[in-house]
Amino acid sequence: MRNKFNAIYQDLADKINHHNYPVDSYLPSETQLSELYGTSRETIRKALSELLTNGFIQKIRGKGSIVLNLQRFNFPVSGITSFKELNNSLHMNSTTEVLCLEDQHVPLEKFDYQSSSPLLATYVERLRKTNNEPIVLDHDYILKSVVPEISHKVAADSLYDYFENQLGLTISYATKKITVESPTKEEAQLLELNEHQDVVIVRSQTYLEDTTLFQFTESVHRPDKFSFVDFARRQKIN
Amino acid sequence: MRNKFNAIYQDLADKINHHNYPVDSYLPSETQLSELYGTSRETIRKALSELLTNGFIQKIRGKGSIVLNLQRFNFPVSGITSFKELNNSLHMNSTTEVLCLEDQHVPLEKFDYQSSSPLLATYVERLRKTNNEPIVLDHDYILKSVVPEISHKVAADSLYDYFENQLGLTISYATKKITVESPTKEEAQLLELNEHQDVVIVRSQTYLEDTTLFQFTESVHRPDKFSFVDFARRQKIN
DNA sequence: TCATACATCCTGTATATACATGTTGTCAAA
DNA sequence: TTTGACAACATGTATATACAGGATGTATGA
Repeated sequence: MRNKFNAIYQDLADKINHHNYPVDSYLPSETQLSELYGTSRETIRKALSELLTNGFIQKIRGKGSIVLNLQRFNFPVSGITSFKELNNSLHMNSTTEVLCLEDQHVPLEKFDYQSSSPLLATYVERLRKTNNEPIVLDHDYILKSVVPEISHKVAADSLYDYFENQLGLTISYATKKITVESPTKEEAQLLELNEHQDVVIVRSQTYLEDTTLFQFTESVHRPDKFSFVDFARRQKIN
Repeated sequence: MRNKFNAIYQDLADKINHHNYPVDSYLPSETQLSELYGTSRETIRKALSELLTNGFIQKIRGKGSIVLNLQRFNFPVSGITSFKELNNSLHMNSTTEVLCLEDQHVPLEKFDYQSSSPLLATYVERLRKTNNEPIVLDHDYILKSVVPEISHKVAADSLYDYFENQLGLTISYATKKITVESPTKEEAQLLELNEHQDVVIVRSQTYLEDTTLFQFTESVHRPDKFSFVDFARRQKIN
């Protein structure tokens, strides 16, 4: 928000989402936009470049930037987004139940992670429901070396809000891996699954701005409630 | 490849993959790189910006660009990449078996796609195996309005190679949706699954450079062979 | 009538410059 | 020994300019 081109990106993205710029229509040209926002064409181009990579528009040389019809209304495993943010932004009726909050070592083998020494972490187990149906069971391991203490209140509310707005940590990127596996008995029971029904597991490692690893997460999804929407651009392999 | 910054991106990406620039080390500074490649700093910055969004590096203000340890060795549902390209790049022992090749209308309801008129397409059904194990069953619908004819030879080899190198089409972007569902009897049999075992279904729509929709694909994955690896950067929701 | 040529839009690429701001090490003063 | 000021160097942001090249409509000429 502090940058010009970021502000312009947000403004354009909002206007596209609110259909001020309708699907299949062209945005104003880069020079027109630069006059509209009172800035240079390069700044506009940085904003448009963001819109391009995020699937809002397609640029066509010699013609202009056309608004795409992206239906991104599902659970975005793609980005790094907290459950609370999603809940607010989609106006869903969701709850979070904290099942466990204690110190544990990170089960490194589950995450295919190599480490010479054991990693001490705060373990948080949370069950997420929308409309009283269990959707996701989250196992979070937050490294004590970065965040020494987590209260029950914070775990019940939003970890990300606590990290970013209270502690001033800047979450930067994450690697994720999605697989389909058999649930444990506890998981099957909590998610109210039939026997022999598989679950979708999303395991992720989250890093800060300075490349410090600080969180491991294992999200266990009900298979019938799991949906993952992605936007991808063509990239050749050599 | 034709662009300077793209060539520089490729060169740096290759050097990172071959550990010429080791993980956790810093790349040369932007000014050093601009001298190395005999270009301006802005051009270098475009290349580095690509590396950043693709998870090769993390830029740290005041310090430099650090090489990340990305393990991207799994099936990238993330990008748009053909099975043959993957097979070649990972040196896997894979085969493709064409089960069906005929004209059909696209089953629009499966793809949640609205259209006033039915879409005529070439339907290709292919079974992909690696090491003689069935991995994926692909149902492709290629619109006749864009590609009138597809030979059996092309279907057995590589559709993407045919589209891009023979027909001169430029594939640009795609939307994908991943869900877990029950297989049809035919799918269960072809993928050699036990009964009551779910499959992972990736449904995608692929578009050309000029935003023309030209392909629907439904990939049915064996759940135990399915793995999806992703890299994501933090982006706040408003 | 039809095709060619041109002007005029558009985006794509490349370079140069300036200043802002974060990181680090040095060196002198307290 | 510690602190603080500062220089050197890193990336981040913003602007300006130039030319290349695709898309499109118009005017000219055969």
